[in-house]
Amino acid sequence: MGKKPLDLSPAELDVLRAMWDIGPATVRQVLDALTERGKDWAYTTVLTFMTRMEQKGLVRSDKTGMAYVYRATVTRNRVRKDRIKSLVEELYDGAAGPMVLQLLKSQQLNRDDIEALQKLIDELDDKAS
Amino acid sequence: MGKKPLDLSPAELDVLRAMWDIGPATVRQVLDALTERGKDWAYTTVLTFMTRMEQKGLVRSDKTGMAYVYRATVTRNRVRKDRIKSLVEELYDGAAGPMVLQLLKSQQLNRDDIEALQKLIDELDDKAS
DNA sequence: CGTAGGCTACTACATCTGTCGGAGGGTTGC
DNA sequence: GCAACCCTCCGACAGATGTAGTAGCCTACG
Repeated sequence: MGKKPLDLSPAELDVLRAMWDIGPATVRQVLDALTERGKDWAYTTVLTFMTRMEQKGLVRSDKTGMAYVYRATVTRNRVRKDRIKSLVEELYDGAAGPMVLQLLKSQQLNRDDIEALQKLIDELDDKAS
Repeated sequence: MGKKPLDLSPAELDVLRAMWDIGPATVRQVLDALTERGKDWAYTTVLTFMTRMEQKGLVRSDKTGMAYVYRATVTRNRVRKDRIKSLVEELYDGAAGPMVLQLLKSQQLNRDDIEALQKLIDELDDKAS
């Protein structure tokens, strides 16, 4: 069951982030989305990433019209979990508790966050009883 | 006061982790520590990392005896914050709240963790009032 | 002293990553 | 039908990373 850890370079993550937002898209559409986000890449640069990412299985493509349409095969959530997991393992010796505490201290949460959190805590608390 | 983001490769992080545990050490001592942790590196490999890391300012060295003694110049906590920050920015659009929730859900916390958490929440709650 | 063993310096080299440029093939508007 | 585009393929190239080997210098032991 343990999916292998994702192999995602920083630039590839940028591409994925754009794709998660815009959905299935052609290279040009991804490029445009990236350009809007301040990345100043050449068309072929994005194309290269797409190709490499397809080899890695991070995206899938099918040619339905003029151009290939790419879609991400890994979800944002998958990447989130993956990153959190390595962070906890590598820097907190696998102990999530301390990490949560640090997160809470170093980042500012708004009232809603705190409420949601409180609710979740209560649930956890029940279950742990 | 925004320190620049750390430039730390995975292998360099492994080295740092060992160094945080054993404190100031020679290349050989670091190698030994790493070997114990399952890394099967050659002496010169570690030496290379040390040299590169010194250039990057991640460690500092001084020759006090036979061999150079290296010490980390970045703390574990610094790296933790750094990683958390990019994780929140890159995968949660800067919103720490949702990340905390996911962390809580996906990792299992023990009773003590929950208690500490509850306490912190209460404090935050007060402050936010 | 000479030799074995530890230390650093230098060099090397395959990969991976970030960035394209150009060639070659369809499409299309004039 | 041709110039202007868009698309994909292939190749390239520099810099970062992982991983060492080798050579030369010291030193400590026998």
